Amino acid sequence: MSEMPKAYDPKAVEPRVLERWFEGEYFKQPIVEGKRPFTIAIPPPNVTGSLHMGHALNNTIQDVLIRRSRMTGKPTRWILGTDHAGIATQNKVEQKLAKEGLSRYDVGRERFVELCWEWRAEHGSTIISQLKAMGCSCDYSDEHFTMDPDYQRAVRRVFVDLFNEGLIYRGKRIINWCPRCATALSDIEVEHEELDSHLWHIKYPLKEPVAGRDHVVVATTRPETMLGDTCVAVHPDDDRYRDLVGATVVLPLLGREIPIVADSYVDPSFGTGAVKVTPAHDPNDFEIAERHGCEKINVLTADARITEAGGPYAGLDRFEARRRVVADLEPQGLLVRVDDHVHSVGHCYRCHTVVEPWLSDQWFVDMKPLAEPAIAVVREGRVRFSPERWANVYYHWMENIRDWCISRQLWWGHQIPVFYCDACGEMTASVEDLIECPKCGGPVRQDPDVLDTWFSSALWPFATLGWPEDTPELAYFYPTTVLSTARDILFLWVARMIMQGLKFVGDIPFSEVIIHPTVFNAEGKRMSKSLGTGVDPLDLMDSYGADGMRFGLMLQTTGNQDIRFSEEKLLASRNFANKIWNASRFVLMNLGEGYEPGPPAAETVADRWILSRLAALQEAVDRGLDADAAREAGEEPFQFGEVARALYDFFWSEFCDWYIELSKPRLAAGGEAARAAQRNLVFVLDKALRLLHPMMPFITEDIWSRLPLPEADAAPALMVAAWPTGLDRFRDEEAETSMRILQELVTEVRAIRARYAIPPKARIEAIVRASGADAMLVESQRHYLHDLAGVERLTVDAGAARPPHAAVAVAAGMEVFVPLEGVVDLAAERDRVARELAKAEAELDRLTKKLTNENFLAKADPQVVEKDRARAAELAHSVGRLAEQLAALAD
RNA sequence: GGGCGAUUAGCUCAGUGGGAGAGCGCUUCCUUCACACGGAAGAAGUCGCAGGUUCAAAUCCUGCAUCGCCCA
Repeated sequence: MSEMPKAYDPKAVEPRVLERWFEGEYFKQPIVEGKRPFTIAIPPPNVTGSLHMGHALNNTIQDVLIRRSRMTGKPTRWILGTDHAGIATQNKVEQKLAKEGLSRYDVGRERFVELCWEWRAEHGSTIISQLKAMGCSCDYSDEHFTMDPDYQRAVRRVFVDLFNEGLIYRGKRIINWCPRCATALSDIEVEHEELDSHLWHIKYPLKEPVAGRDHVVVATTRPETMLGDTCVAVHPDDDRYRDLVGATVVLPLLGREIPIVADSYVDPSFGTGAVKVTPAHDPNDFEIAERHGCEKINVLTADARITEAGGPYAGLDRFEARRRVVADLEPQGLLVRVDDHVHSVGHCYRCHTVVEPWLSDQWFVDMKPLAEPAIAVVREGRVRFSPERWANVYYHWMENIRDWCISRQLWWGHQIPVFYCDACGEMTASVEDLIECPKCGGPVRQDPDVLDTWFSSALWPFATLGWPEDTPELAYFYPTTVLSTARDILFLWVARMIMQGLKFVGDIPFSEVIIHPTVFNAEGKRMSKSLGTGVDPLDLMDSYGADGMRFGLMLQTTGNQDIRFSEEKLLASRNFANKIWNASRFVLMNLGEGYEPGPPAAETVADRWILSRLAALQEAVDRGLDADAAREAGEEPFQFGEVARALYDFFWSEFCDWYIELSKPRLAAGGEAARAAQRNLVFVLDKALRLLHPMMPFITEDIWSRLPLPEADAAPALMVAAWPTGLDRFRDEEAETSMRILQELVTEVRAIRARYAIPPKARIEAIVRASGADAMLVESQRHYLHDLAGVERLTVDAGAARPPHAAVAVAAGMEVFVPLEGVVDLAAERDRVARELAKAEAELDRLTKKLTNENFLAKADPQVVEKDRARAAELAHSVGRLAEQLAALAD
């Protein structure tokens, strides 16, 4: 056993611990029939990704659960892999090409997809190695990828089945189009943002005057879309426009004649009550046009320029077109008014470009039939959310679900397995590639679009287990146990996994969903690499160690509140690691040469107390990490912050500050007393390290390997050692009460020492006025006051009187007197206190005079008055305390 | 417009019906043979505001204010 350095050095320990874990192959646990497994499928990070704070938090949470489960002896599996991330990866490869002055069209689809694979081979393992550095105990021997051949077959199988059931269809709809990514997006991939803009009021002339009017005024937030207007709509009950319904207006700038229609969608209170209708560029306008049989004119190209339909504006960028349209309306007197207006603008969630509602042919999934059973399993409690309130958010979305646009105009991804026959017009979905039409034998071509990445991630919990094959893994590990994720992908991913799991495996994909807090920066803003507001977990691990980062995150993880990330908690955690290191170092250094491992022995009050506290800790950790234990106790499961605090407080404030301190004299005494102390120290340390292991795996593993344990407690590694159980036999309320009293007594005596500046090395006398059980306790445990408070002579007496020149304190209902004569130089101390008192009184007097002076109060800067008042209050307090001290000294 | 969350010590946050807490920061003392990434002691809060329920409210209810997020 090597010497332990004086300070914990994560950089020295972490690599050798990792090596030991990999050598032992502890990450993969075998299937044990008859035992209920514990499984987590990791939210697959993007292959393009590198570790950010969200990953750091989420994977710490998962590893904590996985490590604890593994130690309880359950077959435990953390399924690992990455997501092909269509848009993100394609963007990366396109950026790389752009540096060579090339676009994806220059290299062609086939070569481009090859380049994507090459990119993945080169960069795809970055995040995996970062997970290793964090200590995540995933099954690294079985890594998955959403574009693996098996996975591709699973995706195709799902598509084909849904297609054949009629749940996937193709249609011309208004979708969200990202002009930069050049692809459709689903509704929930659009982020809405309130922007300051304008409401333009535009005069549309009537072709023929009606009831003495020659125009209507429409209000719009998007004047450029008027190029695609095909009608004007008003509310049927709106008296202002009743006469105009059916009339014809002449569209300014283009001269197109379009009708005025009545539609109850129109809100008469918004703008002028008359709206221009652009069916190809607004989903609501699309529906109005459908109802009234109006034309749908597309005026935007895929890269958001005006089409030929826009006449003189053709070719202009959409924002330039807006300026030009407005500029051209004004001189014609058609721009009536421009109001300031805040409105919600959709942005691409990947690149933040303003998206366009755009009419195009896309593939959709009919969601209602899939959503219904997925709602039911949450209602029935088969899938549970933590915190529970997220279930309501889930219901709300699921009950108002809309069809899912799944086609993307990208090259990297799962190409839609639909084959078109130009000869007979047949459209066939097929798991295997088709060369000829199954109907007429003619040549076929595959749909060029790829599927939304989330379509494939929705299959993650079962596709990674071998579905659609009937693998033993699928049978054993599905449903998985826990899914931990951020709230922003509740709809994008979690809901869809539940739907697809139920549909294709016939069972829920997981029973517990943890929605963890979002990590914001210190200012409460979203962390973002592009804005430079992010913190790199690798830097944090470098400064605080992996354990320091993990534990610091756990300390901040509560159910209610997002994390406003501050490094202070990590600093505290690094210090905690050092404390663990040094306490362990102390224990090991004090075992001596001939130490023989053995069971603990609850001999003293302190022994009984620390063992009882240890038992309480184990229960608290179990309630915090085990959902069943929490629910049994009527608590919300997964209280990571509380577990971390319980561990911290136990180890630092109880084990180190009291138990270790109290063990020092016993160790020094040698013999039987020392041996009992040694065994108890080793026992408590062993169990504490086990309980700490899930959150701080590296340091605990390293220290634990140095502990001389009895045969029965041994294991090849802490990672696979037994989780503490059965400690409740140590529960001892009486010992806890006794210890509380003794601690209070010690603390009060120490306070007196500090108050009267009694030198640390000076031994003092103390008289405790106590009777009955209290007196017996203090009498029998008098050495605690000796060892921890420097009390040389202790008198316990029910009738004790306060001696002269004594400090007084009350602790646990008992009076404690500490004679000061001979300990401090009473005369000198009296002089010192008297001088301080006089000084304080004089200053207070001066301030009081000032503060009762009307002139001062009326004319001085209020801040100065306030400052003086505060100072006066402070001084009054000091005067009181000093007077008390002087009285005690003068008795 | 609807919903959710937050508001507690200088800062960051725990605490959910009966004694206001932690970490950091601050003050004083201590380099004692585990640890100065340490030890001991201490100062510091009318628990956002206003009502209500209760013997008792930071905690439950209602309203309001401010901030944040989600949905439309």
